[in-house]
Amino acid sequence: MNFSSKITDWYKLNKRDLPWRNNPEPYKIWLSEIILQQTRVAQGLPYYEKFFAAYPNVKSFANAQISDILLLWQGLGYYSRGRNMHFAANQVMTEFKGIFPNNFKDLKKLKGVGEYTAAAIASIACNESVAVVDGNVYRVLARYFNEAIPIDSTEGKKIFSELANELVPKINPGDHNQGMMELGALICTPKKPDCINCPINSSCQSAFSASVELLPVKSKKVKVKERKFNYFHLKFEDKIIIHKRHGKDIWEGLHQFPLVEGESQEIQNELKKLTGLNQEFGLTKGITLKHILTHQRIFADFFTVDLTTLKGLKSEFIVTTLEDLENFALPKLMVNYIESINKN
DNA sequence: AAGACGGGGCT
DNA sequence: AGCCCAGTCTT
Repeated sequence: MNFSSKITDWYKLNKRDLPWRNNPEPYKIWLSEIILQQTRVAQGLPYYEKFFAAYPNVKSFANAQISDILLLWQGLGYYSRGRNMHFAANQVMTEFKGIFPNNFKDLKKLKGVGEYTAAAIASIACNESVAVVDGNVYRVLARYFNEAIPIDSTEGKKIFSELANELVPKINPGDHNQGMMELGALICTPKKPDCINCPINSSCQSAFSASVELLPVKSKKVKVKERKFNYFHLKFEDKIIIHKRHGKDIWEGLHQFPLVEGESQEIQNELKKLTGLNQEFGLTKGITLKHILTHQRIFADFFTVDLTTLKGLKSEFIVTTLEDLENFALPKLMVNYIESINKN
């Protein structure tokens, strides 16, 4: 039996029952694949359910407000995915007359759809014979061929893409691709792979060996930046103040308390300058939260302030209430703070 | 080619 | 603490 048959047969017997796997169509696969980028199935699954219920087709997604999309996306991370999906849905409506693209070449024109996602949609929903190469596939191939070239190098990406495309069959490419990924997720795991139950262990170059956990090889190390945030929980009667983040930084489009970044000695003045409020603030130091991101470690001090007036408040700030915050997309750090004060 | 972009789970 | 996850875009 050839490689692809082993993968596909194993997949049919062992695949997980996931909602986008019955009646695959481009829109559903697109939605699931974007959500699952750099995201485990267990984490992404409830988001897929929420989004598919709210937006059952590309037209409803295109007509949605970006604020509502980000609100649904809250807590999933990499929020540019949600913004790009909104843009892409409108591309489908205008550039493709409302019909979701059904081939690799056109799919790649959509914002947020790269090599991997275009191949996934094309093969799973459109039966096009093109290989997906995600983190799972890198791992399966690196081990199967005992290939130690770094997967995050330009040459490595090329090598693994060529290997993957030599293996993908003309018939049922979607089952083959999903089988490769499912194998990586369930059997050929990063730690302690289950070689004994692997359908391709007889021809795998590193099965059962000490080298298997050393593959695949990555060359780059992530650099972690430390940041200090001073957040101000401003209170006026039952009102609080937030604003929307923008610019090239984390959490673009999400809302937060007024923020002064850095180890400021002049917090009072910084806060006046930031908000336009001109009064003496009675600052009370509240809790400190540490928030870990892939590239950043954020130490956030939260201060509470009782305001005597909102006079002078700059227009970019939104006056709302703690209860009404559920209608704004918030970074997890803000959510963690709200949870912590509600407990006490 | 390198850096930026979240959050969660597992070791 | 470190690594990884159905990656893509920007610089």
